[in-house]
Amino acid sequence: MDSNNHHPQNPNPNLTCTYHNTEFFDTLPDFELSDYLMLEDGTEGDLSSQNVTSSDNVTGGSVESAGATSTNSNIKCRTGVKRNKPDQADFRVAFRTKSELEIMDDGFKWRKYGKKMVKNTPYPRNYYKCSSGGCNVKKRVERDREDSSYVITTYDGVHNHESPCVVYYNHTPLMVPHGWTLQPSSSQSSPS
DNA sequence: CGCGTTTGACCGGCGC
DNA sequence: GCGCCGGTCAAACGCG
Repeated sequence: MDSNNHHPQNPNPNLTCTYHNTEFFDTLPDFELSDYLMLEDGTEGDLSSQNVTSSDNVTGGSVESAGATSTNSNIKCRTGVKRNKPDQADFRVAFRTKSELEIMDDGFKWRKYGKKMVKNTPYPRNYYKCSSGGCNVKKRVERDREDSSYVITTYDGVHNHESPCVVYYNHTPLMVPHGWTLQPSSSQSSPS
């Protein structure tokens, strides 16, 4: 990887991301993130306008994601819970990020295990696994076919370990092992 | 030499 | 039942 240059400080004073557990998502019983990310005809085009829970707050907060050296990355966070098979993680979160780079280093170490061309999308989808032993968190990275300047990163599962390099947003660890809740700051950093 | 990436093959789920 | 498609595996390869 070429993007292990982590940012020790808060890379984005305009964005507060606080992660708790999935209780947050229980308030969104009908919100299936995967549905939103499913690039279906006539729906994916509304991605930006349908960013119901967080986009209004998050969008506009330019973020230089850890490792992503893009100087103008506008991140749009889509969060939700996906009920999977019992033996699978029941947690899924996705970010739609405006970036030229597909590599979104979030502080964890990922190993690429697959690449696939998906239907109706001119761009390949890349599959990554957390390379930490015992951690079976996966993520998919693909370009938004509607706007190739956006990268959609989907995380499956929850890390069972601390990040090798915890990224802090407003004094709050970006990655917490037991689930995330997104609390974007709409205007400025407002430490509690 | 070890680790990560690449890539074609394989498998399972789902829709018709 | 069959075919399509998304997801995963694993061997080969490349790089540090």
